[in-house]
Amino acid sequence: MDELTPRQAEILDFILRHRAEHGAPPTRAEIVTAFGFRSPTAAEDHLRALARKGAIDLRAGASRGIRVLADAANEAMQAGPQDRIPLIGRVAAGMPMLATESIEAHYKLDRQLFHPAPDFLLRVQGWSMRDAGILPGDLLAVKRTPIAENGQIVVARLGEEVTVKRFERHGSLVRLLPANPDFAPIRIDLERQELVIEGRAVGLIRDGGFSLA
Amino acid sequence: MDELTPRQAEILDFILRHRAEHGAPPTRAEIVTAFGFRSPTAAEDHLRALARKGAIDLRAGASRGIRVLADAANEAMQAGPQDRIPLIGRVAAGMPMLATESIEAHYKLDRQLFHPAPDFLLRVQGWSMRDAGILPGDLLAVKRTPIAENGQIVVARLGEEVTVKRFERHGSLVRLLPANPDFAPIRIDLERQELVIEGRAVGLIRDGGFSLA
DNA sequence: TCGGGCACTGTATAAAAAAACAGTTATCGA
DNA sequence: TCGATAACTGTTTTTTTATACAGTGCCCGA
Repeated sequence: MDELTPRQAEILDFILRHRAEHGAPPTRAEIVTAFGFRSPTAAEDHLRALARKGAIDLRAGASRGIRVLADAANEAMQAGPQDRIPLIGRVAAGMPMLATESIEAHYKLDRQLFHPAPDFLLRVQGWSMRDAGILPGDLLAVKRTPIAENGQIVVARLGEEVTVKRFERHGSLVRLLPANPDFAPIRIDLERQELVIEGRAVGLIRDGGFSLA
Repeated sequence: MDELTPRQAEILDFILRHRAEHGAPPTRAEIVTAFGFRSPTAAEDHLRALARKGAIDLRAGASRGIRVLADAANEAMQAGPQDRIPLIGRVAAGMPMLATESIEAHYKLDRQLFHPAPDFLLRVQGWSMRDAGILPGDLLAVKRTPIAENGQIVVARLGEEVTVKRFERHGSLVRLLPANPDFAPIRIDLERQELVIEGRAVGLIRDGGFSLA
């Protein structure tokens, strides 16, 4: 979609608000009234511009034949916070996981797909969890929780590093186990080193046809 | 909202589908065409009945002045077919993949999460694709397509069996390769045996904390 | 300085759409 | 068996709506 002028964005916003309120898009005449124009052509011109830029679709001949295209609607609305789950990109040192700066994108999906419901997605790097079916590029669905049970796969932070591993604790000794014999387990003594559990893996999403695996 | 007759529910459903497809509710004439009526009054009467029962709101004088009230929309839609992706359960012999009988559930998720957009989800059985990170219980996102390129992971049907394997073809000889040394490749000569490619794997969803892997 | 996009005015008209009026047939409960 | 509701046909009228045509003024980049 091409960039809209401020005026065009106002028109698009009005169309969305009208549709939300009345269940149907406005007519040219209704746009004219709302903006105080004195000519239907003003509205017509704006609609043509919006259609040309790919924000809407005009159905010739049909009354209220304005279809707001999906991405235009998304950009205009910051969209409901519900049902949108953030994808965490590079996690800056010392910064909380869900800091706005770290959020790379938002994906719309049903959190109920996973149990328990995840709080964010994390892109997997490296092959260390290969044998658990967790591959580089996968999106790991993570439930925020500071505690973990033995055997669970956790997102842990060790200093500046964020890592995904299987969790195992005996007393104050924690082992973060990879699922790949080519990688070595990480041992931490909680009395000497700090370990932050950022959350627990509750699911996984992979985009890709696997054709290069 | 009062109880709707089956016919009235059909009309309401059409209004919702029309709105989803065209961005605006239908006119009386469009309802007439869709249902094969010979008089606009048939549509008018239905709309009046729906309004009286509280399913919709009619704006007098306005074209397409039909507002579907929130609870009516919820009851009528098992939610719009859009954004909902079917999960295929046991696939009956000889039945098309997307037959209503095979659909076990619908999940709400953004198809744009995967590229290309998938048509359905399939629950993975067995460990034969383990080394491709595809584990039993995973939901495989599948794009319907009858053709496959070498190296792609496909959903294929061999007689009554549906299987997920990596595709490789040379001439009329097809090999369906597992991603696990414990399983043997399947060889098919297209001139002797029939092979139906149901689709191509475009993504994967896993629900579970991996705690038992 | 020329053309194009932007943001409008003003007028006109054909087509689309709502909505009224007058009926028919059938079902169902009081 | 009466009246209400449902589900329609057929016709007409008025209003709404889209859309074409002819302009104006402004700004911007080539």
